[in-house]
Amino acid sequence: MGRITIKDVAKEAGVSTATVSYVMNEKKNIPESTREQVLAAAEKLGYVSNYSARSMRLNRSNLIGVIIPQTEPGSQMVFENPFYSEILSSIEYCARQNGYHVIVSGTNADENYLKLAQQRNLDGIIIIGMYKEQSYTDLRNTRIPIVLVDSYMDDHYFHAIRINDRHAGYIATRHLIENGHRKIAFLSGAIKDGGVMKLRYAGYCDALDEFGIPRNADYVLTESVGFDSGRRLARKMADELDVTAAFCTADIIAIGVIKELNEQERLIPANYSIVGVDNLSIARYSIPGLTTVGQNIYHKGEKAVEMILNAIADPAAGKQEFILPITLVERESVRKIDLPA
Amino acid sequence: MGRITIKDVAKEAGVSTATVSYVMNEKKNIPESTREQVLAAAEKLGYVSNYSARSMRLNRSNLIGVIIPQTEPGSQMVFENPFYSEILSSIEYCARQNGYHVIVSGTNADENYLKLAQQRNLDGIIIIGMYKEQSYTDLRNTRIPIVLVDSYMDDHYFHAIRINDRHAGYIATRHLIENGHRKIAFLSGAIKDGGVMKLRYAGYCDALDEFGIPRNADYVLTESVGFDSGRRLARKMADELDVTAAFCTADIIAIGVIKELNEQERLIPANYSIVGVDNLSIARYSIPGLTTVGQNIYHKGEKAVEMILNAIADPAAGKQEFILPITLVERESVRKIDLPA
DNA sequence: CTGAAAGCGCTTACAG
DNA sequence: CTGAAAGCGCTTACAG
Repeated sequence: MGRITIKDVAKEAGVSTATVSYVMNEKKNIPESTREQVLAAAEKLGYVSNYSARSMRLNRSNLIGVIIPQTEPGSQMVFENPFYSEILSSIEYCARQNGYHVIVSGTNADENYLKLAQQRNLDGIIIIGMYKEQSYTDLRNTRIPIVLVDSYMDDHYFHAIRINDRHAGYIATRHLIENGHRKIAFLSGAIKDGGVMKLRYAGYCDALDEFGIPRNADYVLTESVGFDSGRRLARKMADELDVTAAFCTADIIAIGVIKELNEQERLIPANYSIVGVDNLSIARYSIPGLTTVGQNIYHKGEKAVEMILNAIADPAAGKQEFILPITLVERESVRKIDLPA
Repeated sequence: MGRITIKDVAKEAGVSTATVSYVMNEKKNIPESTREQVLAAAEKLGYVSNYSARSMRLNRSNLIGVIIPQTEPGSQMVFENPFYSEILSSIEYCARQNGYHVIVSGTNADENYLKLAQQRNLDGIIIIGMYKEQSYTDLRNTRIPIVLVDSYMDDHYFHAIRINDRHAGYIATRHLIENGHRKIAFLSGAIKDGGVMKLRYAGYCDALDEFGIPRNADYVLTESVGFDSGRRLARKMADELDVTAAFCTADIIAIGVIKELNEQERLIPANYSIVGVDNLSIARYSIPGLTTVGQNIYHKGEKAVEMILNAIADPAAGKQEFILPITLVERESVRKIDLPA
């Protein structure tokens, strides 16, 4: 049988391939009668356009690349943090609604990805998370529009969408303080310059300062972002620290913390109050339900797609930046305690 | 600047484009000296091959489509069950290791997908879950190799990978029985002909029968597969049934059940023992840890890729089928109770 | 309004 | 061993 091409349709409709192409792309003023003939022929033959050919001709692939950090290189753990699958789901859906398809990749945004981007002639790239500096400069050189999600790469070339991470740290910590807590641990992934965690830490400090609570360096514990890190962090907190609450900078950490404390028969929120960030589904599944600083992940993905589409449509337009609103989602992991006299 | 093509490399190396192509594809006996010249030129210019052109010429895209069921049409809830993100992660990784890229789609496997498959000239498709009959016949007509994951579509054309679902139901239920339970609820997604749930139900019956425990139709409660379904199922079970244990046919249901029971202050495993199926990450996160029938999801994705690659390499070869081993993963959600006298 | 033709970047059968 | 050339399926400037 072989593929049905524009040529077959042209023959069937008794017109030239040019006319078929015009009809398919709704170009020019093709009279209704011709139009209908072509459409009927296409329908009859089951014609579907070949994107490879189209892509080659137009130098545009209708393909968006999405990069998700690979926790452990060479491992399958791409989606250990459910945040990634939630946002990917939303990106895929919104892209499809706009006639784009999505190529996901768990690669680091390294030389390899550069290759993929060029091989596939990607129209745009959405990068989730932070990578090494070098990756960005390489990618920038491709001139492909790029939207950064949750990154503080400070380069005018990249469009960016994120939350106000400092504020997230602030409202989480303030919530704990308002519930009477004074000794609050900060459990986090690594605090890196220009990283999200550093800002959440700044917000944590803001809240402490505002209420005149002295900072205590011992209360700041860092690891990577993950469930098992959360468990280790909790162990350390329980063993070494004299705190009544913990602000965890990611829900997945908080979930690990809750699990570990539970195994040590320390109750949440009776013994420790916990607040997370992200409002993942697991925050709702958790027992007790996890109080967390919520962002609308669906909206985040949607907005990322909108931005990349804008950038593709008008590459010369300026940098787009969007700060997603956040709100505290109260569940059951925080207890009100008596204020110390 | 524009794209660097094979032409540019040819000029730089002082050879024809044919020679460049031969070198790139490791064809023919190109003498080492020529080979090095070409490679040096390609390196110098930063040449990357254009897959659109390649694809058109070879009628092969190096693209694998992955279809994941969309829970609610038109919604973002593609990945509500973390099973999907876990297997996708593994598929993407293995495909990439073999020089393929992955286009994910949350579409139903419908006419729309047919279009995508043809537009993109997909080399193979991996379909996860069950869809309406019609979808399969359409897709089969494309002659694109297809691997079905967790489907009992009984058609010689499709390759298939799954677990022994009946056995899964059996070992989960037997585990409960061996721990002294006699009144065991069956909490599940819809039981459909040819569906996974029907077989898990058969396995549940097998275990009951083997131990001479009468079946009780009232103990069989069905809903869809999801967290909130799990909650509703648990409510119904607690209100209407006199059971000591529940076999949940998916971890995500079990997690909902545990959450709901906990809110009703019924303890797991003190009041109810629970077993799930899948061994998702959340089974480990859960409090108490969820005892479940585990499958190696990473391995499942890896095998699916291996099968699709075989099928692409040799489309004439026969149907491949693979049954993934399963094991009971014991955690803390099952209590041993005294056998009734 | 419509068609012939060039060209996007590749690969490969063929000729030398 | 190497190159000229055809052709994969499209789109579009150009001519009529």
